[in-house]
This record gives sequence, structure tokens and C-alpha cells, in this order.
Amino acid sequence: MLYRAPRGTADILPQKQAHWRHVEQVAVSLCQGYGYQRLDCPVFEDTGLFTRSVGEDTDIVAKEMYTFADKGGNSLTLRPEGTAPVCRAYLEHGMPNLPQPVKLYYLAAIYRYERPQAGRLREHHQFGYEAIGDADPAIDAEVIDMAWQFFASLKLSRLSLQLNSIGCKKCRPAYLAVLKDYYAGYTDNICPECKIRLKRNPLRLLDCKKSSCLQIASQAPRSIDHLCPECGGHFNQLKEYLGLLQIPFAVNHRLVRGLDYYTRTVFEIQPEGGSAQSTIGGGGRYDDLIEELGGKPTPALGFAAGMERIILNLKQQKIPIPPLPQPRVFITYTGEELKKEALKLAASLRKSGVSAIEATGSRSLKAQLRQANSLGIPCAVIVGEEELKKGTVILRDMTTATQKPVPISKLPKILG
RNA sequence: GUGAGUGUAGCCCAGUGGUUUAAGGCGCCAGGUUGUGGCCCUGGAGAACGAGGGUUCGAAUCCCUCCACUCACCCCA
Repeated sequence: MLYRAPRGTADILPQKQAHWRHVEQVAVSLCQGYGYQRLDCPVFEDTGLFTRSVGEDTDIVAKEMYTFADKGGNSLTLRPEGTAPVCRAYLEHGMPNLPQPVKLYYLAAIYRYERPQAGRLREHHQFGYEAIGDADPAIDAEVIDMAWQFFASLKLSRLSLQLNSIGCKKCRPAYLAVLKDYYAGYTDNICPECKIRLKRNPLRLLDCKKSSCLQIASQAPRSIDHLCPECGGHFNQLKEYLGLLQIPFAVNHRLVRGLDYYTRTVFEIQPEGGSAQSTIGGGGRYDDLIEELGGKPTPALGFAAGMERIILNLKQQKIPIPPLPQPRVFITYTGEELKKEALKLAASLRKSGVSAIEATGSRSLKAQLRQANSLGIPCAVIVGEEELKKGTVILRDMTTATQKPVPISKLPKILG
């Protein structure tokens, strides 16, 4: 073998397609139900779009991007997340002039250069959606409700919704100062990474999983205690709305998310008892991002879920998946000459809307039927010499092993 | 980027007291009399034992390097 799929990528084989199509179909009908329209963006974008929006100091930008120069010398990057391209398209196509909020969804491949591991790939796929142009906490509630309903429709159970508010550019600096003050008393006790975080990205101190840091983090000042009145009101209303919608949530003071653009509401959905990297979906508000990308100040929020992780959980929870449609009829023949009749019959059946496969090669009838059986096709047609003289073929029901001669002209009707 | 484990046919794997046809199961193909599947029986194809190098008379089995996969850390979906 000369080549294999690149590290961290995976072929989605035919036997896995039922899961994929099912999750996609649930996602698409969910979006229709909430008034979201599909947007497909390019796989690569100007590198600046991501460095500017995601943040220079995030892991994604610092070490995980697939960045390359094209032949014109432009620096392009395979998208490492889905929100920034949607915002770019929102601005590029004048969507600020549409009635707000603009609601968009996507199903897209995402690229991050990481060490592959359970539930983590270099190329993975996300289903995500964004509501742009609305600051009302009611839209936060709707976005979270939609995520919750998505997993409910997939029949996934034992999920937990973690919620937090990390404030806005007005109140966060004061909170970060308090947080730094607190950690200043522990500089000798925190791990080396946290020492870097303290300088670069203090919010991230809160989600260090090292046991020593964990304890310090759990006692740390909480962002929700330092919200400005507007952010505090927003968060309180959101919680009220979620209660109204009967969505169970847990406020997690250490939930901060890894991208810089988040403001106010952040949330994550994880399987109960899952490990740190088992999050299947997450999102939040990003009220400054559109402005950062050159638009007018525009509040917005969104959510994204990992397809591979969803499917992993569907399998773990042994949730039955609807099978994909397959051909109804397998057409066999009893001799080389009759192959021509089989070929014509298959073509005419398809024209009348009956999906059909015909046997090929010069295999015995036994082998042909064996093939029909192993493909799981419910009906077999046998084109035989004797029957053909009378204008009939044998129709065999593979599930009951019964068969009878049927006029060829009536086949489409019987099978249709 | 760091750490640990693994690497034998399409899949699951036996075989490491060194040597000569590398075993089995699943799957695949063909037969089990004349035009018929699923069970059973028989037979067949399919592996230079991840790659390269080394030690040796001789290595899938020992040593080195590389690669890939898996898992964990970091971080995320």
C-alpha cells in the first residue's frame, strides 16, 4: 500500500453513513424548525480572519492552524472553527441590512493540527448555528434550547448543560484584576502552564485540570459576582427563560471556553461522567466580534457540536439508527444470452422508479442469489428461458423464500 | 509539543526455548450433479509477519532508527 489517509483524518465508510446522514437530517430539520438558513463557507479563508477573531494567544491560533501560502502569496488557513467565516459572510453580503437577527447554520469540516486521540481528529466535522444581531437574552435561551432539543431529538441521554457568564469588555477587566490579585497569592503553588496563563490569558486559569490548580481555581473569585449591571441582568433573565423552557442547567464558574471572542453567555454540553475532552457541543455570545471584523457593533451568539463525538455517543448509548434506503430488487439470469434481457429489465424498472441492481459476470444462479442475499435485498427477479417465452419472469421473495411467475409488464406495478 | 502502549492476510487474532509448508476464526470465491440464496459440509484464493538497518550460519521472534495506530497530557467539537 502506497498511501493511507493522513494522520488524524478518517474515511467515512459506507457502513458509517447511516449514522452521519441521520445526524445531518436531524440537524437540518431542527434548523428549519427554528428558522435557520444554511450557509456554506469556503474551506479556507484569509489567515487574518482567524488570528483576529479567535485570538493570537489561543491554542487554536498559536499552534493548531493549517496555514499555507497560495501561489499568489496570500496566507490562507483551513478553517479551525466555524463562527468567524459566518460573520465574515454576514458582513460581506450586506446581511446587516436584513431584518435582525439573521439566523444561519452550517455543516462543515474543521481543521486543527493536534495529536489525534479518542474523539479528536485533525479533520473533524461540526454542525453549528449562529444568531446575529440580537442582544435579547431570549435569543440566548432559544439558542441553548435548540441545542438541547437537538440532542433530545437524537435520543442522547445523560447530558449535562454547563452555563456561565464571563462579562463584557466593560466589566471583565475589573474581574480579571481581581482574579490576578487572587492568584498572586498562589504563584508558587500553581503549575508552570498556569504561570503563563496568569500573564497571558488569566481567564484560562480557571479551567486547569491539575489537581493542585483545581483547588485554587474552585476557590477563585467568580466572574458572575463581578458582572456589570447590564451583564448581570442579562444572565439573570437568561436563567429565568431557561427555567421557563424547563431546560436543566448547572452554573459552572470555571467554564470559560478557549476562544477569545466570547462575551457574557458561554455554555457547554457534555455527557455525564465524561472526561475533560468529551464535550459534544458548546457555544456562547460574541458581542464584539462583528465590530472587530469591521462591522458596526452587533451582538450575536452561536453554538457548534462535533459530528464525530455525537456519533461516538450514539454508539456508546446503542441508539438505533434508521437504515439507509437500498435497492428493492436484484435481477438474476440463468445464462449469458438472458443477461441482455436482465440488463433491459433493470433499466426499464429504474425508469419506472423501482431501484434495481442486476447481476453481472457469468456466475451461477446460485452465486447470483447468494449475492442478493448478502446484500440484504428483499426481492429477486430470475430471468429464465422457459418463463421468458411466455413473457414472464420469476419473482422471488427473499425473506419468505417463496416465488411465482409474473408477467414482465406487471413488474413495475408489483414492485413499485 | 510531551508521556505510555501497540503494529502478523479485508477484519479478529495464535505463534517470540531463533532455523525449514506462519496456525485458526470471520469475510471472500468455488463446489456439494441438470436453472435457485440464507444452515451445514468440502475445497480455494489471500500475509515477503509496519518500513529500513544491524546482530547471527539462521529472526515474525533479539538490538537500533523511522513510520503509523491507540491512549493520556495540553486544548478543544
